[in-house]
Amino acid sequence: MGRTTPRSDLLRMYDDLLAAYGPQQWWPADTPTEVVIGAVLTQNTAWTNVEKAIASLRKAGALDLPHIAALDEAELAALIRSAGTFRIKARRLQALARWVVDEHGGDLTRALSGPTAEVRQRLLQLHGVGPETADAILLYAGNHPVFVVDAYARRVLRRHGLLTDAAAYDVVQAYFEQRLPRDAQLFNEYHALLVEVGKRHCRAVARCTGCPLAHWPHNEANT
DNA sequence: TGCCAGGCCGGGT
DNA sequence: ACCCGGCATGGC
Repeated sequence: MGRTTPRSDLLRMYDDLLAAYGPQQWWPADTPTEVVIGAVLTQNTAWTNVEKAIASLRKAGALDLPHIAALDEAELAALIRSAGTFRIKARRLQALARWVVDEHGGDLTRALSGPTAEVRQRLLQLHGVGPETADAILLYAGNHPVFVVDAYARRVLRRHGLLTDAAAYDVVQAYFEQRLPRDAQLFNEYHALLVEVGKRHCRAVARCTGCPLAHWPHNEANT
């Protein structure tokens, strides 16, 4: 009686990260269109390479979905070359762009509107859109409250023993979503903070000195 | 200089 | 239902 509910481990971890790094204001893109393009381009790719590709698209005046849908596939591939796996990504970008253009008149906001589960299912049907890409689009372009699971989220949780071995995407996502309030802004910041701490401290060569999670239980075996 | 990065697909067991 | 090779540039 009268006692407050203790914050979950995940919320306390969030507090630690936020205190250390402050609000991240993610996704690093100016518009929803750039979010969806970046979400595809960053698949298994360093963001620095994605930035170059987006700059290339902008310079060519092709940084919008109708242009991408209409471009010759080889031309598009050339524009996004610096993102790596560019032939594959050209095809994937066009699948996404043509969905928005053909089924929603080029209106991305409209394409992403509706019940979260339904939009997610539709995104997952598109060639080149898997769970992480779909969720990044839903959260960062559509403001849907879904938790984005990426390599960093996995690494951080595994390293601190909150997650045992390699769990499936949906399992990790459920882990977050069942322990956090369903709040798009929180999911947004949390994912960004996990990327930040992951980049700084949980890469292949772990640098734990100065890590804001240093006082959390540590699993040396898992990096 | 090799290894790796904010995955996903397609084919094989 | 998993497992694996392929995709490819730029940075460390």
